[in-house]
Amino acid sequence: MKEPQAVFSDYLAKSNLKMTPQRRLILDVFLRDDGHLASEDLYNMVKREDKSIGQATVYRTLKLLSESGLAKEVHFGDGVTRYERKYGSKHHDHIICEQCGKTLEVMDEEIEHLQEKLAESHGFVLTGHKMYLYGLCADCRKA
Amino acid sequence: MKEPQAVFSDYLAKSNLKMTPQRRLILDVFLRDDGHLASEDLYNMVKREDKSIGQATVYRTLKLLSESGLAKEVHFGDGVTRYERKYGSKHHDHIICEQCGKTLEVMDEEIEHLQEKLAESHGFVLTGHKMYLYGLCADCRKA
DNA sequence: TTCTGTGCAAATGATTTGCAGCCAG
DNA sequence: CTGGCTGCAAATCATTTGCACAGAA
Repeated sequence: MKEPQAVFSDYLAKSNLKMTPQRRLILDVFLRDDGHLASEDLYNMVKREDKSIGQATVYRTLKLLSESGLAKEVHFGDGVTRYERKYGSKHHDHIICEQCGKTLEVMDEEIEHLQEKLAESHGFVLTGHKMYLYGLCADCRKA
Repeated sequence: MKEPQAVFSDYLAKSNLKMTPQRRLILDVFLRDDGHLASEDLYNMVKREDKSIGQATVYRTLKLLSESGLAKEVHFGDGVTRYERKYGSKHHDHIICEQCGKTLEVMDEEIEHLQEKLAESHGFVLTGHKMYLYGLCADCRKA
């Protein structure tokens, strides 16, 4: 798999943006951590290695990391946006039309994340899951 | 099932809080709506029937409705907290320990809600679902 | 050189809180 | 009566934005 740094560089180039020491540092520090970091957490960590960095830069860079696919926004319920590392996953679940049997592959990062939290709250460490959604597709509802 | 108004009264009494015309009105207007209301939305709706109501009161009352079990907080990704009606549902899913086979019944309102959103985003109307979480329970991880 | 990036501080937007008077129990 | 409410405005908190200068490409 391509290096995260390369992914980021590519994304920046593709978007006519520039690689800077600040962005490089923020990415490195971000990658070092597992779990979910609030922008401010990351800001504090980064500041240890570069006193001059600005809080706004961390906010701006996290948004870029999200867009580049390297980070994923996570929203708990406090007003704080957190970010976690995102890997090139190909996992998906299914939604099935009860009428015509049509099946779609679907995937929702937030559900995945909440499943983990749910398991956690019951003392489990989640290793996998199956989820099937049943419903009526647009076509069958028209008919 | 007990009337929502009664549920709220009971909750207030139990918590040494008082029923007031404002709270009654906010609850009534809230119950009238399906979907997810931001505090400000509800504030605007309520204000039509009581010009003198304060925004803070709506915030405070929505929190109480949440605590009383009548409303459920919903967090999308914009910085706004929304609320939806909550019903006494008995539906649940399962989490299974891959090691010892122990099974727990679990339930997460937010997952349920997101499943609906996910189905919706694919043009489906959700009629049901099955979800199985697999993991390791606390005991088996210790062993 | 030419934009884009950065730090800073001010601005925003949602939600909370302090306060003085009001009112349900 | 009395302690919980209410509306209002000021205060918070996370995040965004304007700006002048700095530095990648």
